[in-house]
Amino acid sequence: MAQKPSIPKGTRDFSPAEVAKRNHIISIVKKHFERYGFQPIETPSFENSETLLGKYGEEGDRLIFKILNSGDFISKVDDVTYSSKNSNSLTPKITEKALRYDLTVPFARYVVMHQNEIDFPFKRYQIQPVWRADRPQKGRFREFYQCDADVVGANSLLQEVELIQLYDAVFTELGLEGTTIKINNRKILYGIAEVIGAQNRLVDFTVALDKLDKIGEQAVKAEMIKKGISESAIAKATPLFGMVGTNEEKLEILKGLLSESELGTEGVEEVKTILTYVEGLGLTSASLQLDVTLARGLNYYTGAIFEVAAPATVKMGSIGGGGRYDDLTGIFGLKDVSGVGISFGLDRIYLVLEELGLFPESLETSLDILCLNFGEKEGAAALKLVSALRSFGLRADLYPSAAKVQKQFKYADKRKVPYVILLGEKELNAGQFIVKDMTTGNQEYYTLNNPEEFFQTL
RNA sequence: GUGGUUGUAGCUCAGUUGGUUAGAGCGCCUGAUUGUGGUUCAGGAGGUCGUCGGUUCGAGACCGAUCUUCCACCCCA
Repeated sequence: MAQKPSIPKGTRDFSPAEVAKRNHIISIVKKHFERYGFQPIETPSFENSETLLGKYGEEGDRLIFKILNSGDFISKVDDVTYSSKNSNSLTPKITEKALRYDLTVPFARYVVMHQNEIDFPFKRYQIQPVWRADRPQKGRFREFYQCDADVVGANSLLQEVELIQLYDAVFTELGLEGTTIKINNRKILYGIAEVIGAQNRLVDFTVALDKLDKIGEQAVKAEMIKKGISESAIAKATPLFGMVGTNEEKLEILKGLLSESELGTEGVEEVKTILTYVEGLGLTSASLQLDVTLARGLNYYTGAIFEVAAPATVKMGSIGGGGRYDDLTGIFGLKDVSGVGISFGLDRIYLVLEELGLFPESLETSLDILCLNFGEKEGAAALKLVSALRSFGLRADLYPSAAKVQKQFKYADKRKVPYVILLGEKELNAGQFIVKDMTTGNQEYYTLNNPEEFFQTL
């Protein structure tokens, strides 16, 4: 090797052990998605630029990976644009495709394109990588997996209730105790902005409010002033900052505060309904918490907003999020289709489970039985034995060459194989094979004609 | 995108004010042990010190650029 190879910033290789752990999470997520009636779809890793651009705000556009056109693309650019050296005007002329930034927008595109084939309400799930040209940090990558479940064509708040249950079911089976599902409603945020007279600064207001638990009341107020929100408006919003207590108590405060806002009152009612349902059904490992400061950046949410926080002992950003969007397909020309969905952050959940030691030990075993190789004749017999074991559903393998027994044992040890089979000349002549239990060191004889006898002992 | 931080063997890290041949632990390979792993003992391999350039008689160390890591913003899974 002339020079050491490398991979791009924010990307990762996954070893067999890491893939096993990732698959463990994926299989549980998938199982519960299907249990709740979701069907899988997949979409291309790249879309036409116009499908993605403008859907995530200005910041989002900057983070979208653009794909250079094929062929002699630069000669097709007019001289004025070319010599302007302006990226913003040049980029659209030399890139027509872009890597997907999330799974929700491609899904909306999918729904619109296939609206005549889809049976509504449509519940789909999707587990695929997405790409963002972000600066990497812990738990932040430029290529990462999202696991999304969305329902479109169903307005009922029961969907929100089910999605909360789904979160709880997945985290429970992963063994992750103490997650907090935070819930809020865009209508409440709008109502607050309306009541305090800052509806034209809704986004700035919510983005600042979202930082409350991170930077504190004073800093949030300072940011609001900087964004042009009046002091009198902020003063009216002050009750929000110190809002503590149970979900019911918070709802009462909000109800009073938003009594003059029709939309705000609607939002309060929606949250109340969802909370009541969930309370009736109960959650196993997660707790549901109303959090008025929860804003989430994505602008397309119109109703409920969710975010899942890892257990407080782990320092990690949100491990999931979602919400209701009433008009996502509208941007692609299909009006009046309401959607609601949630997303699991696979890579972050992985880091949390790793930190808490919650991956099952059984994932370390990638092979149940290794049969040692003692030579040509013995190997042939061993191959037959291995085939029989495989037919029982065991993960069995024959060491490929008649290397030193010591070396073969060492290999078995490294691979954490629980059983090793010895089938040498002696055993072959006696029609037997030896099974060594690698944890206890015990060895047992079995007959070659009846490998099932060994299988029954497992 | 802004500001900072990091990079020495496969891994975790030492390396003094710039000065001979860059070290340790773990791991790896070989042997003790030609049919028994995890323990032990002996020996061995492996580094153009992230990369490129500069300062200097001399650079792992100083300077610049670049890539990478992590962190705080921005934003977000």
